[in-house]
Amino acid sequence: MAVNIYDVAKLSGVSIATVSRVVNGSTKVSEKTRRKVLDVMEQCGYTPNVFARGLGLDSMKTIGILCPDISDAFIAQAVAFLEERLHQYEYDCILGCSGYDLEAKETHTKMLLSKRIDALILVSSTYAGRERHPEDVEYIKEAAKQTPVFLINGFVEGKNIYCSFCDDFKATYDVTSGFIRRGKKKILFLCDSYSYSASKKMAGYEAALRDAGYPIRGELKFYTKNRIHHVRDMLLSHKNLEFDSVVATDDGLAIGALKYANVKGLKVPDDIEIAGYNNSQLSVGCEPELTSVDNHLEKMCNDTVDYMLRVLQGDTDVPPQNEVVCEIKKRCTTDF
Amino acid sequence: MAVNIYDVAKLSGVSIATVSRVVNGSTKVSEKTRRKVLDVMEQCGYTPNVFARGLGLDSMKTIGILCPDISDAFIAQAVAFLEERLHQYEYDCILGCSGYDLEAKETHTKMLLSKRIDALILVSSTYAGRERHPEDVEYIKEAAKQTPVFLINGFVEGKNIYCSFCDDFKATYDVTSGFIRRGKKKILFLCDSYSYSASKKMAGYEAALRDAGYPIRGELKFYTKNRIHHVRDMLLSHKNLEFDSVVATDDGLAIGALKYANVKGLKVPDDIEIAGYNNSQLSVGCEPELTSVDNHLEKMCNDTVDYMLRVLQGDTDVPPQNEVVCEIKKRCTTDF
DNA sequence: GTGAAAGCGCTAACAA
DNA sequence: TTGTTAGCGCTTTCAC
Repeated sequence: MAVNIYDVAKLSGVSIATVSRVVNGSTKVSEKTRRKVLDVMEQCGYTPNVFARGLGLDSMKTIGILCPDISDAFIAQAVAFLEERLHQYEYDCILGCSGYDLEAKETHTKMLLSKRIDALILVSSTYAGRERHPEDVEYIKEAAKQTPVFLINGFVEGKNIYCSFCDDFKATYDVTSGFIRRGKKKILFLCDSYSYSASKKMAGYEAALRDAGYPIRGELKFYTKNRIHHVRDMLLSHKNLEFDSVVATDDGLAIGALKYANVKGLKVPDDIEIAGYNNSQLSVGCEPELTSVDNHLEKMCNDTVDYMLRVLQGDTDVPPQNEVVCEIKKRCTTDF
Repeated sequence: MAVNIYDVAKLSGVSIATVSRVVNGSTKVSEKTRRKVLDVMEQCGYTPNVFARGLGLDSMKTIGILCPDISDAFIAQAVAFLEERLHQYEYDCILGCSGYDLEAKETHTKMLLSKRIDALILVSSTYAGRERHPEDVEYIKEAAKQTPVFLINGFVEGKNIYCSFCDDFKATYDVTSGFIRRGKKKILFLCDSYSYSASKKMAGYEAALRDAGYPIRGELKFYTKNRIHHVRDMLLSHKNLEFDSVVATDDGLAIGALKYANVKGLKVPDDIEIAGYNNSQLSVGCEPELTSVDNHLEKMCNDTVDYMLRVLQGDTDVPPQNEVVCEIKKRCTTDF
């Protein structure tokens, strides 16, 4: 069996209290004793038992990260940023992938909480639930009673809940307004969920139309699965559908529209202009490369970790909301 | 503070041992007592303290997953498969992202081990180290003394180490042979690492050339960073380089070559044929869509979890190596 | 500056 | 079927 604190104490000729002090960097240890203990620890490769320590401190320096699907490029990128930062501060990450259904979100959250995580980070606006459906986020408020909860790219109001999100409304408003300015008349809106962020994007799209005196036409708003070929085929199947530009809430959807344009023989951006979202490799892997909204995910993630550290240190002045600005990466437009 | 086993025992009018039995589903409890205890637990929202349990059992049902970079599509997909399966068996995942440098791999591994994980899963062939550099994998063998180690898409020989990988040699051999059969003369090889799997891919490429009586030309083998524009620019910068087909070890590299072809005005696949690897969304998002090797990642992951469960149950007959066959997804070739 | 000892909440061996 | 009790390895208070 592994060597424990008693072994080290015995070999060093001190008590376990002193060993504990050395391990935890207490100043109340003479330099000589500290050296001796450190030596012994080195010698026998002592590693403190995290379970025992957890029992005493009620913490294992572990953060729960819950996401719907880690194979999603945007989410994976977020988790990468989070893990890097958390690791710097010696926190470990327990990762859960819940999918998009409420029940699974709830059970995953429970499972993470049962591990006595120090904080819970929810990645993706899907956790913000649907508008006017408070029951969608009940489990989050419940979780927040036990541990601070941090939401990335979403907003839930509540005690001990902290949210970082980006200005999706403005980004989509700007993209849509750009289309209008360039003379586009029939602007398609493509989205793949009814999440908090999708709502903001749609609101931005509609506001731009409204401000330009355009009608908001329901048949130009599509909800569809985020799979390239699926989007293409869905668009092709609507024979009478006409549009001269596309505002997509994800690059995958935009690529689907691009595929549609290819099949129809439409030139991008002259015949049809397409904008994506999330600024992923996909928007750069196609031809022509697509304009895409960069929502500064890294900043959202870093801010979140910073806030988390402050909350865990007892700081009571941490802002419950944090908005990051988006940036439109222009790659393909008729504008000059 | 939270309610503990003593509270439940008191409220139920039984001993903590009985409560423990109920919690752990022991059969040696009368139906009446069990009901009573369950009721009380429900009533006061009792959750066993995992740290205390961990201390006693020396396990928290937690699996360490280490990967170089979760924002890599292939790796993220692997982690998604792993997490799903592990969650089914009520294991939690601690995720670490180590990057590609040896030292960081070592410290990350140590950190995971210090959490007393039940098993360690290494995702990516980068952990298999370089050929003829046993020091690259010393820390893995060391880790395997403490906990079973599972490697995905790589191979390391050693006690308590179990590896799943795919037949990269054959896949690349077949892709290359296809090019040769279709009359390609100058086949470029593009890779982004010196990993175990990259070696196998290069070996397959070279074997195909050799078997066809072609020379193996060093100037046709490129090691480059896996960024689309970087690959394109790198290829463009080699003014005198000539090639009529590309074998890439990742879709990102293949897309880079595709961008190069676009700039040069070369038609794909007629003027130049390009094959990618990993069958990602990238290979489908471009135009034309690229042929790509599907290495059946899901099977590798599922097999790994199955083996892990068996090892943890004390099964001594678990195969130390597991090879999965690859499949070439033909999307773009002059072949008929 | 150091040590003794009381928990932390649970599991499991042993008694009853 | 149920209860008693001795750990599991560490942190921390209180003496010295």
